[in-house]
Amino acid sequence: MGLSERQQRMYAYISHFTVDKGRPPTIREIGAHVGISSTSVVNYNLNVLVREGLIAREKEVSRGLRIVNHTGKSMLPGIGVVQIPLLGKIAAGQPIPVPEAGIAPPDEMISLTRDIIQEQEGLFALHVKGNSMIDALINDGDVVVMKKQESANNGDMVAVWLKDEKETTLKRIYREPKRVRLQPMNPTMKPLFQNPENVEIQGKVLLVIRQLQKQSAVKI
Amino acid sequence: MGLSERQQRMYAYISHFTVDKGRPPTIREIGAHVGISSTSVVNYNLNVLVREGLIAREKEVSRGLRIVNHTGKSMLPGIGVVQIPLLGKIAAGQPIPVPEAGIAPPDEMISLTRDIIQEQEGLFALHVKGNSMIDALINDGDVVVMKKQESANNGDMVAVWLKDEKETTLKRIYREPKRVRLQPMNPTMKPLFQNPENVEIQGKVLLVIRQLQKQSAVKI
DNA sequence: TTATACCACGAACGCTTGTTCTGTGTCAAG
DNA sequence: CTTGACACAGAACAAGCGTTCGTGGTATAA
Repeated sequence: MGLSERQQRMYAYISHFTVDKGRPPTIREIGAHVGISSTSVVNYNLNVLVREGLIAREKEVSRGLRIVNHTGKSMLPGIGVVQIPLLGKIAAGQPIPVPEAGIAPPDEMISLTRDIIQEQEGLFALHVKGNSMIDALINDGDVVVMKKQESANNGDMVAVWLKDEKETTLKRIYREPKRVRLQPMNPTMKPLFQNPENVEIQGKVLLVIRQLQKQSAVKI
Repeated sequence: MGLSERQQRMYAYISHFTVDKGRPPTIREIGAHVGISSTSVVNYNLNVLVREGLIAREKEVSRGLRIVNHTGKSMLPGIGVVQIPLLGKIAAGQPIPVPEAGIAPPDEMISLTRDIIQEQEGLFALHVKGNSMIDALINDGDVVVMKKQESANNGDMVAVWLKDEKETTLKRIYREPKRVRLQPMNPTMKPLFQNPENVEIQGKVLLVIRQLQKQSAVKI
């Protein structure tokens, strides 16, 4: 079942208006733009758009419209974007910079969509420096997005500070009797066993991003 | 001039609400959340936020709020969001699904910000299936974003189909006299040399995304 | 013809929501 | 002490806004 030309214009207008103004339009605003004098007609066609799965409506709420895709997820660019502070670098030989709860103004923010990162609180991002985390399948230049926390679930990928070794490492963590097993991401590599007193969890790794577009050179 | 704790909570609430619901909150919704019974007090504090340059208001418009940055530009509706079709899986033993220029309706779209991906044309995304690309530092479950192309620059990370081996692999590619060098991402691994006739470039890898949030289990 | 969707118009109702006005209490400057 | 800026509460008004109801025109099928 297709859309009428009028319904298509309504949909386009809702999209543009929402992105442009930062809020959805009202029924009367839609009507004025597509040339409908009656609010009930707009209402009628909006319900058609809902039936087609293009928008969602909230009842009895002003501007209670939103653009959705067929899975019901909010789709409009900009709605599901999270800003994460890029705090600095992470390297094997030094503690990672953790976010000061307060007002440390980050040099840089990185925007990520909700498609990629679900959580929002306590997130920060770090550039990986050096090749020391190859065993975690993490390379020089990668960006890791972490959540600050001092504990973790078994199997979580965490950044730990090994006190004796004075070293940061990224591993999956498993609590075992009297010891902690630090399992490299690379399944071909052997786990590392540590005394629980020696490991200090810095945060949980939620996301690894690798961009491969910094080369120039010749066509082959 | 700083913000009061109440004003900070108002600002945070407006941000979260707008992102979450796709529309800004009303004055009364703000008041209810931060514990202000009077709409005039909310109005008063909103004007403070305007004076501080954190939000912009439109007069006599319902939900006429928006988060702005200090340049006055709307900040939440990030302009730079790219939608990329998630076409399927990539595995060692089979050719990768390439996007039909036409109408192949993608099951799923993935939204990425311009912070992460700069290009826009000819992009598609694939789920990595299996552990065969560990040597490219790519794991089971990762998502790779590729650009469809048949040629590549030296040093590009490409997906190649090895005809004789009937195998897909992700490597950095270098043209050398009479042969092609396929260099694993992992610097500890040896390169692979191939006859140019045997390699068929499927596309260039621009981005690798790894999400690590699919485990449950016990607190340690 | 009648029936039945489908699409449209106008009007009215009532809750929603931004705005404004009056009043109160606090605190530092004069 | 007085003054004025600041922060807040409560109430009332008017416009904004979603909803509903009655009506009518135009197709297509029975």
